[in-house]
Amino acid sequence: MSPKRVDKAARKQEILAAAVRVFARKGFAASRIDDVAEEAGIAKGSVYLYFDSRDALLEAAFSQYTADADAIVAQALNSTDPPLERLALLVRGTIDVIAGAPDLARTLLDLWATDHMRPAYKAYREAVAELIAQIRPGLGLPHATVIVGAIEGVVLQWLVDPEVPIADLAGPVLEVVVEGLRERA
Amino acid sequence: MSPKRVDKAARKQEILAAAVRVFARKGFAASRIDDVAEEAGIAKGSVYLYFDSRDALLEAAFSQYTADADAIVAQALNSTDPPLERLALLVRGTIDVIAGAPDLARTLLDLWATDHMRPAYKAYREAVAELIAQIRPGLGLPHATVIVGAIEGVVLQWLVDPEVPIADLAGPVLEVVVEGLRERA
Amino acid sequence: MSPKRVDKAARKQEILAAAVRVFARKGFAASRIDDVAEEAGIAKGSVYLYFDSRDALLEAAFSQYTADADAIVAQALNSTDPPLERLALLVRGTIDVIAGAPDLARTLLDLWATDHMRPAYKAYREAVAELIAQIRPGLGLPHATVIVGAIEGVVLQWLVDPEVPIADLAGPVLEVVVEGLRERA
Amino acid sequence: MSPKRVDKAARKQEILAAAVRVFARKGFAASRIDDVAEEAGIAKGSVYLYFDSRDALLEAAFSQYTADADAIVAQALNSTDPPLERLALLVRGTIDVIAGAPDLARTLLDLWATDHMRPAYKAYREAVAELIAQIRPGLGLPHATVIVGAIEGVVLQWLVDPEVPIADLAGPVLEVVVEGLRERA
DNA sequence: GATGAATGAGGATTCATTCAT
DNA sequence: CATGAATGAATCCTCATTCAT
Repeated sequence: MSPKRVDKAARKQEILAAAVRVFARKGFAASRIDDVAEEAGIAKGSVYLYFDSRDALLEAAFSQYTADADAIVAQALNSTDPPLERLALLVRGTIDVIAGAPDLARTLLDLWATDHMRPAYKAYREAVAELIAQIRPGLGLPHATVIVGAIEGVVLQWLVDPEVPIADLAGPVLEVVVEGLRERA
Repeated sequence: MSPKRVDKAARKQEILAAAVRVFARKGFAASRIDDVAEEAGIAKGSVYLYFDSRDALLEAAFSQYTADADAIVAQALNSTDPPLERLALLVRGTIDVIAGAPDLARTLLDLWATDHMRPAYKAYREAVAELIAQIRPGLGLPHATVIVGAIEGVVLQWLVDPEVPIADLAGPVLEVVVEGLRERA
Repeated sequence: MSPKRVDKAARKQEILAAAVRVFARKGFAASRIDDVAEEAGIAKGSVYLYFDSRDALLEAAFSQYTADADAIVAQALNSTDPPLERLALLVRGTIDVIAGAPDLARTLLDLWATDHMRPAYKAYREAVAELIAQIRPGLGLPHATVIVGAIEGVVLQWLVDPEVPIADLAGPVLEVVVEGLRERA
Repeated sequence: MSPKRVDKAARKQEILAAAVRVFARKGFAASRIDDVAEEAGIAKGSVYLYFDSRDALLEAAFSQYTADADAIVAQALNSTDPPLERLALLVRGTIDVIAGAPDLARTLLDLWATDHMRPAYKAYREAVAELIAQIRPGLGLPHATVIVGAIEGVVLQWLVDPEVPIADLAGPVLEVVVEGLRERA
């Protein structure tokens, strides 16, 4: 009858955060429910009070990631700043978000192996294509793919090698990309 | 002395190729030794006559991949062409190799989650840094990271979404990158 | 001293009734404490305030069943009616009780798999044997087993297939059995 | 390359027989795959080389049981003997088969709780109804249900209490049933 | 060499029971 | 009394690896 002390949603977040830490450390394939439970400081069975299955945990981690990423794209897309400004916003935003949540970013390695990112990247490319078309006619999806590639490729290298200074790379990405797209004489 | 029906090395290659096809289809985590054996048309136990373990198969797939990739880097690095030429060679070569072996490329998704690519990408970046330093002083590792990122990021998008026209993207990558690095007024 | 809102014993009965409904629906093996609690409209933990364990619930359901059944046998046994009359009473009584409590009857399927019915059936047979010995010398336990079998076998068929019209079968059972035991010329 | 020594089908039968023994001893619900494996003298995992799941094992046991039972019914049904003769055949056949395979019979307790016996008993009743209709007009499904009930009810009692002399009860069943169906003056 | 049956450790999931609130 | 979150033992099933033939 007494109101339960634990906030279900909060506890679910705790477990998810623990799971993300574990996934970041060992990758999803090597992560055991036991590991997640231990990281969260609870019993194995308790994980199942909040998530239906091991896969559901990965799904949730993915959702969290893509929600963040989508927000960045939406923000840049909906801004009224000039195109180059918005491109910069997109690049910096994406890299900042990723660099700011390294554990979550690490799940990207598993996320890429699923179908989850396909629509996200597609939307990402299309948004960028729309942006750069305003910079110079003739720019479109191919160049958008290169830009998205530069961003994600830099992230990829950082995931592969933590010594890559991800936080410092938004600038160089923009330099190359902005110059690369500049109106030719 | 009469050679056995099959050549050991050739049989090993067949199995590895079969494994790569399976890995490409389902990812390494979901690939069973049984699947590989069936794909290779041999019995499960026979796989162990050629590979010590399931992981050894992945290792071998990785080695095959990195050997190809290293050759490209080495070739571009050792060429006597002018720097921009060599950069173009690097970009086109990498993309061509990857696009030409989609199954092998798909193992990249698993390869990235290991430590295997760390030294490869490091060497790659350094080679590119050396190249671009010859194009314009002031260009170095950060910009090299962006260039490698653009290449690998384009590949990544293709792995995530096969509709991305990887084969057509060497051009756009070069356009952006070459312009992006051009001497500023 | 003021009686609590609910009467302990009444609440226990409610839970038991809920349990019997659940057992009837899914069988004991597939019935979860959660199911029983939900059916009873209480929390899972509360079941344990009234029953020591899951098995205790089954025990209680069994006791309820056998109590009813025993009463029938005792009644027929203690009656002063002529033997054939009492036999009819037994047959009709048993079938009526069972047909009147289908959910409880369904627990028979689980009850049979335990040792609980052994003494009950033994007593049942012996009572019937005593009855029929008064009808005709030479009749005894074997024929009693057949009679009990006919009754329980009809019930069994109804449990297996609800379309079997259990309520209409006391008559046919008696016809066969009474004729079957009749004094031969 | 050498032909395997083990006969897959034979091994499957061994495991099934072991499973049936275990089921007979503890009932299906309480039977573990480990128990079956141990009874069969093999490793747990090996059970899965021959049966897809624990349930498949029960299915197989059921099939074996119903196949035997169906054969009896078919035999009695297809015989050209006079009706009473065929009824006797049915009763004796059923009881002999069951008494001859006590372990398998014990699975009846679990079988009844499934839907598997519904069509079998229905067919059984209809076959008997057809038979007895030839004995005396007016006899039909209700009396057939009683007869099948007597047979199965006798078996039930034996399953509940092994001291019930099942093998000796075909006679009494027939006596009661045959007399019970006799033409009335 | 080749086979594929056998093994058994490993890990996901379930659920009866407990107990702090 | 009632609750329902937490527990962790129990058990199914998978599959890499071994090895007798």
